[in-house]
Amino acid sequence: MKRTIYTIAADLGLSPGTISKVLNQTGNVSSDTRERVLKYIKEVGYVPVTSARMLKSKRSYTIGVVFSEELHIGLEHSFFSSILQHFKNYVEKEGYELSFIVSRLGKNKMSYYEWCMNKKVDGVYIVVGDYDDQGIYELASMNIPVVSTDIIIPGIHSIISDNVLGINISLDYLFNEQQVKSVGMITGPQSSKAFVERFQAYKSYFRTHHKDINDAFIVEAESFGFTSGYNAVYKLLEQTKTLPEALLVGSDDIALGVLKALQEQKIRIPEDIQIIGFDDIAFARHFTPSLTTIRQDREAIAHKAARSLLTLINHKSEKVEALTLMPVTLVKRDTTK
Amino acid sequence: MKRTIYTIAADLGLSPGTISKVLNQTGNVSSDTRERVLKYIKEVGYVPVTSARMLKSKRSYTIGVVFSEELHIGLEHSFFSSILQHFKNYVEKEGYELSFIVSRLGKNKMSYYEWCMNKKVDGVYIVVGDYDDQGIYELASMNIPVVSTDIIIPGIHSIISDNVLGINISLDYLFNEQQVKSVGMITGPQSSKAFVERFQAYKSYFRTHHKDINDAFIVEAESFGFTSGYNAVYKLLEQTKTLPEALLVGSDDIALGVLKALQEQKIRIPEDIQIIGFDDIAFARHFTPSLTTIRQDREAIAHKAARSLLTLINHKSEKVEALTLMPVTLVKRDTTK
DNA sequence: CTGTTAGCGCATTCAC
DNA sequence: GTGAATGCGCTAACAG
Repeated sequence: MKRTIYTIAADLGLSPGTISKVLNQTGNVSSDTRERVLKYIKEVGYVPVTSARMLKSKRSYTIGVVFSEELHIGLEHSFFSSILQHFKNYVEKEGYELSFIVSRLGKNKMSYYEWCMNKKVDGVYIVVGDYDDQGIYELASMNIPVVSTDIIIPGIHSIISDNVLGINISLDYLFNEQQVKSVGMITGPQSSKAFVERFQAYKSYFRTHHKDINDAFIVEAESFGFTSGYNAVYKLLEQTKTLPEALLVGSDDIALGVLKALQEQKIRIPEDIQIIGFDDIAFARHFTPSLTTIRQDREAIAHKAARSLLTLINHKSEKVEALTLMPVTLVKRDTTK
Repeated sequence: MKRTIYTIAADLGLSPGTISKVLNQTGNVSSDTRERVLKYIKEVGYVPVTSARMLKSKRSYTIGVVFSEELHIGLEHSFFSSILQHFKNYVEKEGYELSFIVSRLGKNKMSYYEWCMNKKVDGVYIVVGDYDDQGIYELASMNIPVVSTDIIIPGIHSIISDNVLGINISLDYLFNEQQVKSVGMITGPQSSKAFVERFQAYKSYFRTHHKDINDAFIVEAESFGFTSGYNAVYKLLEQTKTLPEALLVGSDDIALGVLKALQEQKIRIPEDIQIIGFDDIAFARHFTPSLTTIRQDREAIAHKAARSLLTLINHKSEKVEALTLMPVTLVKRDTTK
């Protein structure tokens, strides 16, 4: 049977308005009737129709998700999927659903902002964004709660791992504990902010510690994946005859490709060269040799993002710090001594 | 500026009903005014508010997605995420959005069916389902279009890879081309239909070809992941002193764990033992040695599922074949000779 | 504390 | 081929 607040109001001898009130925990209802309504609702399994509620209240209990596909990073990308999954779990507990923001739907195109208006999303979560994507800036300038975990945009609260800390930990470990003399770096494409930060941190560490940077020990991978790491090694080999004693790699995905190429060249890890990655993806542990890496706490990032966004949604006025740096840790495995 | 069909009707000196008609391609409108409306709409970037449309029309242009979390298979699982991504791309082109079906949202619980009613989804796509999940059977029995790509439920159109074919191809290759004498199997947990099918196919191949099955060569992995494959090898080693010449593994995730354990035991691949996996996940190619495996065409599966579901949605009466078997292929790499 | 009422923005009869 | 009226199910403001 089809139920509306009218039918259940009739069944209980109440008025629809009262039912609405207990549903929304607004207005005054005697705890007596509230109990009665709640009990009956549970009994018959009534759930309010979302669209009607949205139409009236301007709220949708839905969070729009930007998961950029420009970069060809789809849901397959385990790092971001994992963050999204944790985020989803968290907000669902608070009664929010997720909806992917798309700019083309069938025939009509619309901006992110238009989409948000039409779906009446309560907030937006940018999981993976593209700096060239104008839609994001437009979003940031409108009065709608937004958080991001990948890119930093003025006006948007971002939660990102402390890249500088990660690089510093790695370098300290290599230079001080391992007494390594030289450390090169294979960075990811500098179109991505995270890779830029990590590379900058690497350079400024050398500067601060009065060490010389050997440009021959530095390679920028052409892309994000395994293959680009693999190729980067051959580029490195062209640049220098003698390898550095250790190598920092911009991401685990790339690092695993690096390992493969190194093994192919019969270069022993960690004896001849030590490797430290970044991210701690699932496979980092499984690869042979298992990868020493900087671990990003995906769950902590996702939950922090969720909490911040919900705060913004519920107290629009309240300022949430514009940038939250999440701590990272060094996970020592077999690619370092 | 806020636009509704009323404002644009006023702007054009028409009535809201007319606007609605051209938007929905229903009723009679002179091609002249239709053009005019369409042009103006594009110009000002108007898009109808979803919730209002849903409320009245009973359609949402939304597809509910069941992505079971009971099995702890989240979005991180690359195989299913990949299928979902392809599915998403396809249906978005046709103007549909995705929405995850959840059974608990904040405080209130609801069945899949209730959720579908409230969101007024046009159809449901079961990416990963659990046979113990009663909600799925309820869905199947209701009059709502459903397709699945993981499990087979009476009344639901399923698109799945031809597991039997995959196993037969593998075994033919091993026995005939490689002239192998014995083939063992490490299967996945038999709670999953796909693993059951693959294991059954293995057994019936032996039966049909009058070969004896050596039970000592068979191990059921305890779970879906890398680690369970790793452990399975040690279980196998306990069961038999002499290994089979080849091993079929229920999935690539498990197979990679198998490789790791084998390498650890200094068992040479493919010299001492050949391995064939199933799925062809991204890492199968990257692992050392790269994994020979049965490739499932994820994109083809997703697109077929999308097409079938859209057909069901648009022609509810039309019967779509209840089960579609998708072809698989053997990808030869370094774990076979 | 509870009931009544007026829209929210659109789709769908009907008349015209 | 076009336009006015009605209602989808709910919320919010107000009246009782």
